[in-house]
Amino acid sequence: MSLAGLFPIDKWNFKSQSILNNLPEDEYGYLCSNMLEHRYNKGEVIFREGAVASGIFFIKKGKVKKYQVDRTGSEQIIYVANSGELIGYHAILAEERYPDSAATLEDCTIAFISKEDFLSALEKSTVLPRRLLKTLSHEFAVLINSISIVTQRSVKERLAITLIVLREKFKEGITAGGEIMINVSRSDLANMVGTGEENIARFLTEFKLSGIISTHGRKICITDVKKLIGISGCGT
Amino acid sequence: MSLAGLFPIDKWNFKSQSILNNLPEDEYGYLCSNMLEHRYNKGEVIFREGAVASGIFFIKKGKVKKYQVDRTGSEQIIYVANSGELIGYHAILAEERYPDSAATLEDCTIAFISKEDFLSALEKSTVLPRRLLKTLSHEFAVLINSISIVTQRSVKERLAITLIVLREKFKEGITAGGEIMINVSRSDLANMVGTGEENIARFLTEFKLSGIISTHGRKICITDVKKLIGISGCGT
DNA sequence: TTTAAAAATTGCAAAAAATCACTTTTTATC
DNA sequence: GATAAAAAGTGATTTTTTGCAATTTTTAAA
Repeated sequence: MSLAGLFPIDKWNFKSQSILNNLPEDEYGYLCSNMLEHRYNKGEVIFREGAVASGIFFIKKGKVKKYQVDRTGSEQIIYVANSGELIGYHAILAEERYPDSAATLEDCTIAFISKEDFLSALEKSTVLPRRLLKTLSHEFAVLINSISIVTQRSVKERLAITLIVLREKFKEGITAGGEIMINVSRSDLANMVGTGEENIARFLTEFKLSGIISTHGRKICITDVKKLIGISGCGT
Repeated sequence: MSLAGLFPIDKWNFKSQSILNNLPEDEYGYLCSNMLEHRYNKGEVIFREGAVASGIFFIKKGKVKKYQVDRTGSEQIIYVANSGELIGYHAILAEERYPDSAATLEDCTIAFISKEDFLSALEKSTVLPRRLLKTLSHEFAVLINSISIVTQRSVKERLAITLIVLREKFKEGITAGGEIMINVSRSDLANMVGTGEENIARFLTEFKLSGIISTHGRKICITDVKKLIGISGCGT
């Protein structure tokens, strides 16, 4: 079941932004030779909001949540980055500290590129600046969309949207016809939607009774995407 | 009364981003010679969300709101751009349609630069790409902050934050010691905070009774910034 | 200055969301 | 498989926010 034509895909960062993909051979090689690969366990923090930015991270395997922590200690998850994506570069380019924190949602393999190597690659490259400008501008549009959603839509609608987006993130690597399982904790889900765990549980129960989703332990499977799009209020 | 040290200024686009300021002489000249200046009355739409992006706009005089319109027709104002700022370039760089609409908040003078001229300047320039990357990355951090605020803070806190930010936007051109008057309609204010006009009126009355603001017709003057920072919950 | 239209304010009722306390289910470990 | 700990789910209550209707104030035009 494809979302094309049913849901405004462009407004969401569904697909990994391929900043490093198909770079000229030598530029890609230069970056690769300066990468420091590291394995992270589920739940490990990659960098923290407010820390001096030491470099950027390339997610080779796994999913990463980007979030901010508020006064009360609760998280607001802004984005879920998938394998193939680059994170942490905003801080380097803005010459500021990391604006958000990043932590793994599952076991990950992540490569580190130091600030110096990244900036040096940027300077040498013929395509990297233009590609970063494009990606950043697209991310800007996605964030604007998120702000509108969060102010103008109910918790139920936001949960529906979040599930639709997450389904795409968890699609990767599934064989055709296989069930897509969304595997995030209720707490993370609540922090993506911007509400409490209790509300999430309540609405998930409602969705389950309406035959829109099924749960298998903690995992969620969307069985009726069209109905969920209807609830989301984003249908096109 | 300065906010430095009292309020996390870095997280908000307080100052006009000076993308075009202090460009190398020839590059600035090239852009200027290709600018088409136009006067807009208060309330005029500059471009609409979803329109094919024809170029970028340089605000020479006045303030501009950037917003999205939802299903019900209500606006969500994402950002208030001040004179000196450039708008509309995200769409060009992302190679997409305008992600939001722009309309003037007061009488404005705005110069248009066509897509072709902007991209051509970008290609020729030595500093423009790097400067745009910096600005975009900073804007990204600001938007992330906005999302956290909007999900984790009450309407009252958000109104307080909005007033503090607007005060800085309206500071420009005020002689030292002069009163800073925030001059936006209750409707626009509601659309910035993400609530209804009625709530705005209610909390403004409360602020007035607490001696935090005074109103002069439609205009708002903040008389006790420190108290307002306290209410905002953003105090540092 | 007068006056009509638009904008802002206020009170009240309804709806949505958050919070707390408690139960049940799931997960991870032995 | 048993078991303890963690996570998820449920119900009741309170708080926040919304939405409507009516009134007052402000603005802009004659």
